[in-house]
Amino acid sequence: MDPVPTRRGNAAPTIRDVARHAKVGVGTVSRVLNDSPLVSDEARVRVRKTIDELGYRPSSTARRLSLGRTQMIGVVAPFFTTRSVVERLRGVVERLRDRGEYDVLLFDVETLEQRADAFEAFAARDRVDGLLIVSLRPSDEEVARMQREGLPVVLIDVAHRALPRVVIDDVLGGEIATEYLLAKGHTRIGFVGDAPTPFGFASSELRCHGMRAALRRAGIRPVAALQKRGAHGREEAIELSRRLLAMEDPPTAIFAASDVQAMGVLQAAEALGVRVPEDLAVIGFDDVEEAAVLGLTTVRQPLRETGARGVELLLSAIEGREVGPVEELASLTVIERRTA
Amino acid sequence: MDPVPTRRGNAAPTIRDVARHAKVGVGTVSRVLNDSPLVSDEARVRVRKTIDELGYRPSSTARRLSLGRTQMIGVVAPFFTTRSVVERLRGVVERLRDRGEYDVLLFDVETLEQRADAFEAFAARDRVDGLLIVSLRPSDEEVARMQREGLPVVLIDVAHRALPRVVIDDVLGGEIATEYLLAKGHTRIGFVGDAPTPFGFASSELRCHGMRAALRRAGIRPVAALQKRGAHGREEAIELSRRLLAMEDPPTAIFAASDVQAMGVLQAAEALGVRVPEDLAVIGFDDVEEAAVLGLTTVRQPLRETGARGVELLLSAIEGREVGPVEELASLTVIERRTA
DNA sequence: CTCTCCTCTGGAACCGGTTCCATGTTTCCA
DNA sequence: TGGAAACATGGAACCGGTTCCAGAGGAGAG
Repeated sequence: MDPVPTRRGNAAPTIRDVARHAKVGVGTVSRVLNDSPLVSDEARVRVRKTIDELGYRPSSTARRLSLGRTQMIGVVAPFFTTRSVVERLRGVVERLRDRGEYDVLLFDVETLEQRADAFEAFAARDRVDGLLIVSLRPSDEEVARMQREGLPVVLIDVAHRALPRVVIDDVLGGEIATEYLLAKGHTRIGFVGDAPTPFGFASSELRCHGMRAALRRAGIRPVAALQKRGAHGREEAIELSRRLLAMEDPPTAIFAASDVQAMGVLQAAEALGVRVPEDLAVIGFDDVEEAAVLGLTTVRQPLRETGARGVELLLSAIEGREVGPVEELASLTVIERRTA
Repeated sequence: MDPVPTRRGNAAPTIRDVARHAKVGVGTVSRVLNDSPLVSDEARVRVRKTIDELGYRPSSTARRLSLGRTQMIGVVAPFFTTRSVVERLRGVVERLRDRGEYDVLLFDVETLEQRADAFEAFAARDRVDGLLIVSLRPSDEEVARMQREGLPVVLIDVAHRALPRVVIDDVLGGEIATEYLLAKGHTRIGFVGDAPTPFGFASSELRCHGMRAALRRAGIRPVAALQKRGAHGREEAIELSRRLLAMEDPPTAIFAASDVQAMGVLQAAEALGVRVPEDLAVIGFDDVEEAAVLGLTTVRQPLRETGARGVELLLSAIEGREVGPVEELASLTVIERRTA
């Protein structure tokens, strides 16, 4: 018989197989795997050799169970509803890769039901070491539960007073856009934004609020009829814009709550033969990549950076450094291009 | 003393804690958790109640270790280099959500080094139950290794003879685009595509090959000088287009290997005052969402569907249904808009 | 009344790592 | 030469599930 009993069948080798073949204890193999200095060179070499020979790969699941950490962070977001979310995700992924160590578990949320599922699933204590929530506001109850379970959570593009978050001042953003248009001499300014959704995205409404504030400050009374809201998306924005442009006394400028919607405005203008910027000035929000192609004037928010910053806050929390429910504000600037 | 010893400290309750409190064995608790019929109603109720009282959540890591499955699939892709990848990912995520059960572990690859890391990481037997590789060609060695480790793999938008894959016929795509332009009367047709990269993306070159074939078939000799290649991206495409348009005898039509590059062509044309489509016809490839906004004529490939289909093949492979190294071809059609 | 058969149950063994403890071996100094 | 300190090592116990096996109890058949 073989003095070193071979593994039965062709199951993947385990740390014990390695130990047996290398004639050392499992502890030594584990120490070699983890680069512990407490191993003689001789043993280290023998173990390494055996690992290669057997084609051994440690089981990350077993490691996770033993360590009590998953080395994964969850990202919950409505990925495909908004272009800007993809850009934020990019910041998240890049920063996380720089740090090494953590993998990204993706949870896309497009419906209310999925939303509940996602939070439910992640609340499960040990699936991820931390959670990044983008553009979705968790309920007080959900927050309480995550805190009870000791799950570190950071929000991006959405606020909750009990959680650390990276956001922008949407009201200010609306003001900035409006002031830009006012400075260009416009006084009749339309708005195309999101209708309220059960998700409670609030950005669009806050931006509109900022617009109204800026108008009032300039002595102009906001006109409700000039403010149109619909589902988020280019197609819907086209329709809303058509209605604005078909008015008896149409606006000379439109502030769109997002670049995607601004694209809809541009498309509607083109379809109706309205020249931009001569007959209609258009300003968007976000500065996604296509904005440059289209020459869209827009309010830039640093999407990628907010993703990256969210990761940093989350890793701090995971690694035990205290992170209170701080709010970080990202900066906003108007990028002037050809549409306004 | 308490007849039922309480857990020490405030560690999360385990299945044994539940068993103790409910005065049943761990086996019964496990059976309740997994909806086994082999449990009396009385025991089931008692266990459920205890679970609620203790706020017990099963550890998915422990479950994974015990089951030998991770219930996760890995997706390796160069996410942010190409708009089309995001759209494919969308198909992947949506289909996977329909099926429930599996989570998505994301691996973004933007550099060669990351590429090696990603395959290395995933080759680790137990991290994921299956792997979806998008737009990245694994080497023979990498493929051999994954097969040795028994990891199911499906490719999307890239081919390898040993693996199941969902692709398009890029040569045919090039032919279709070219024939469309030929039918419009163009004979001097330029090309803007990707320079060869160490990743070995081959689509662009194959599409160019299709173009040349179509030209020859129409009795036109392809002109190398009209075929420009550069890094993938809008900016680079602008530069390439500038050079094409600055030629003594510029092309009257340009076929861009992707919509992103077609956008660059449009931008260059606008900058140089070249009218589209009067002076220059432009056709792209992919039909990403922005193509509609820009009115870009393009060759549509069903991006989302290929992602979804890839998931189906992968799940079949994971669940043990034999999936040979089949090749599935997605359909291609020209979407006529305003640029050609 | 006994013998099956079926339902339900408890708990040990297992999945594959990490860690800690007890023990052995060297080294070095008094 | 004795003994402490430092290093190296093997292996049991542990992480928290699942599963299998043996056995208890009850119902039904002969």
